[in-house]
Amino acid sequence: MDKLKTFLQTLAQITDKEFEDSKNNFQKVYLKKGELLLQKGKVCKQMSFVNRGSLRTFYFNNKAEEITHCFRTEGTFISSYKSFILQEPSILSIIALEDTELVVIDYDKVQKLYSTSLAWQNIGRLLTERAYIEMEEYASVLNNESAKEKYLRLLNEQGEILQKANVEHIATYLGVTRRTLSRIRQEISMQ
Amino acid sequence: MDKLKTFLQTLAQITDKEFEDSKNNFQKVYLKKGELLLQKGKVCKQMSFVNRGSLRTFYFNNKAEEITHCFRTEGTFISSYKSFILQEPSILSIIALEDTELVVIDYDKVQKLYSTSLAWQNIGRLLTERAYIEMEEYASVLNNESAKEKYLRLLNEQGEILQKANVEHIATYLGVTRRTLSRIRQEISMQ
DNA sequence: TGGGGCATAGGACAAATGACCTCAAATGCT
DNA sequence: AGCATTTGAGGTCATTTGTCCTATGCCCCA
Repeated sequence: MDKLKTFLQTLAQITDKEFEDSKNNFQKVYLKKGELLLQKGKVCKQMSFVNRGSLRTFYFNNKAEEITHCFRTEGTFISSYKSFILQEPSILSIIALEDTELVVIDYDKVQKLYSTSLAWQNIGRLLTERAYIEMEEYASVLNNESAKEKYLRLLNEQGEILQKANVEHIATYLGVTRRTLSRIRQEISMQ
Repeated sequence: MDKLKTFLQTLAQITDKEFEDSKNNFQKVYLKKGELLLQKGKVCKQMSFVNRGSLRTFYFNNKAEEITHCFRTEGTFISSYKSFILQEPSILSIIALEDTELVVIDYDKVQKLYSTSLAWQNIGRLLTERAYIEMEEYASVLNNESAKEKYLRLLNEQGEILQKANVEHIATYLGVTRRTLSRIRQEISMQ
């Protein structure tokens, strides 16, 4: 739980005591590579902090193609955010890219913390704000950058993902085809 | 203020009294067509509810091209969210597409409401959650849909904007060039 | 009312990307 | 180890989109 505590204390003013008092709301979950944390169609009832490992969220677009929505690594929160927020069936599935250790809290317990603690309400808002900013940046990248620029950005910002995810995952995350990604990689290797 | 009250009460549990008590934190602002609500480089110190009219946010990408980031119409909140959240200089500028009437609250007053009222803290989180979901959908559209599909979606979801914004605004919002937008419109008119 | 300035439509060609495919290498499974 | 299956690289051609440019219409104002 230490990583989580450090993460939260960097994010907001939460005392050791406040954290210890709410600690029993969290539980550890272990996933093997390829295991699903959430299956599409189910309501996302959990918010998870990645202690170790990495995950990928994906969905199927209206052409029934599997699209990678995001990658998550150590020290970040993951959930099917929209489903979690609205408590409606999830479009996204979440899968472990490797053996992964999570610290998980249930929706009901989050709501309980929100309603009883200003500190946790604050954390909830700050986490949402962060998620928003990240998504805004992602949209801006999708809107402005060429396939090559997007690839180089991913390499730079989440380079370790390139070792863990396959070409299909990366291509759909960047919004290009495998063929285009292959061309980009060739171009880069020739420089 | 009535529209704002209705909007907030649809969003969260806030009593008439709670609203009345915090009403003096809001002020009305009027913009003429073409006037800036926020200029890039300045910290966004306000969150605004659009009572009447419409606005456009834009930024300059790394090729110094002006890119439309979003359109806002009556009954929604607008701000340079990232700048507002982090209280750092804004990348975005906000401009009125037509004569516009806003109900505005300052950052400091928002923070005061957050720290003293669970109801407002709740509203803050819910608004952020909504903004997140909208941004996630925008990213998904940018990643998955063809130029034509994106145009038809805009037409369907914010059709009134097509009358108020010019071709350049719409094209950069959709992430295509004017030429492509022109082709799309031709295609549609021929069907 | 006539001309400057601006916005939009669209022609022509170039560049980027997608669709479809094959082959070789890597991986997993028994 | 040996076989089946998956994965990634890249060839080829089609399609989409971008770049650059011109023509036309519209608006505003002197």
